[in-house]
Amino acid sequence: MAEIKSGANPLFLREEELRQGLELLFYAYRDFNAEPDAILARHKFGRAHHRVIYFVGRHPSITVGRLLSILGITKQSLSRVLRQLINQGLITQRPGPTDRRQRLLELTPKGIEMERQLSEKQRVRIARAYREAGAEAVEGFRKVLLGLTRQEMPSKFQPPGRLDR
Amino acid sequence: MAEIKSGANPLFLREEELRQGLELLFYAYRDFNAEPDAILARHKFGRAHHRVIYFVGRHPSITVGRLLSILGITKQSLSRVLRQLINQGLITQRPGPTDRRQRLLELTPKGIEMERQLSEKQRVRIARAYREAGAEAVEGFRKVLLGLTRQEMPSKFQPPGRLDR
DNA sequence: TCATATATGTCAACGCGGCTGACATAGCGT
DNA sequence: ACGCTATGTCAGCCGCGTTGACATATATGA
Repeated sequence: MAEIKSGANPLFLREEELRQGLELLFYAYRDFNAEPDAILARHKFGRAHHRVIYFVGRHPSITVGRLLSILGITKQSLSRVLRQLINQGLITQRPGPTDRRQRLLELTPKGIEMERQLSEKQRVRIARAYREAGAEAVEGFRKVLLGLTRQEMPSKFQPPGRLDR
Repeated sequence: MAEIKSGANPLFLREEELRQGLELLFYAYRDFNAEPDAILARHKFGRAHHRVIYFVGRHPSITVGRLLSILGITKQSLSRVLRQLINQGLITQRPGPTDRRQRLLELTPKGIEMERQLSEKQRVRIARAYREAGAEAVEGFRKVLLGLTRQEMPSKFQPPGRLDR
């Protein structure tokens, strides 16, 4: 009888293992965003703003269309938060040099500062987790996450353009 | 000059590494929920329903209060989705045997079937990622996620917020 | 040059799922 | 009998997704 738990039923163990992964991801993601959320709330922003700030900081001069495809939301949704960020002076737009229909997005100094504050919390958290787990574990972490991420969705291979649905 | 990229500036590399982790987590979490989301949508449910179904399945006879504390949301929020799940016949309640104020939650057969459908997608996905990455990588994955998760911040007061997105 | 396609923006309406606050009820324990 | 607890409910607010329709400037190809 003890075998059922101890190994005679590998399917059961496997199931448990998978569920653990599931829950780990759930809790980690949640805790991981708790600190930035608190900062954002003080500025009357939400996670949507955080993501925009992050990716604009990550890819300076990004176009609106490219940002949309990264975020995977509609232009109407983006428009709302983007407008607020621009009004608050965190992001600026300028016409694309070759294609003047484009609006290239940039963080202002104020935006850069905000980005730093927000991601600092997360960087510290990740850094600690990395340090505690060790280099090898980090490699595994990345491998598994990558495996969870990229794959299939045959129709998902859109050329960078035509981002609206 | 090449040193700047190749290692003379370990802070830069570290920063990159951390950002990668950040983004990996973001994309993995998103893609990881895409398939269940599609199923849920067909039943007019959302992620909140998924989480309730999942945790009731995971902890049969769970009390409402315990579920609330796991989910980290208010009773009013839970109430809405729980009511729907009960009305749709996926979850049943019964009074606690010793404390009759409690409502113990259970998945119905229909609820179990739904749980299976939903988590199957994610289990398959995790299983594939695990298999491709190897046992050692899985160990690292878990270690790092755990490090990201349980870790208190000085003020211990984290505003409960949205779990998704 | 003119027609069409693209990049972006905007208005309006809706849905989900968080939140707070107030109040209700049943049952537990002293 | 009383207060505390477990749970439920009503009402309203907000962030941030969605769809659909339409507007404008610019690019581009026939």
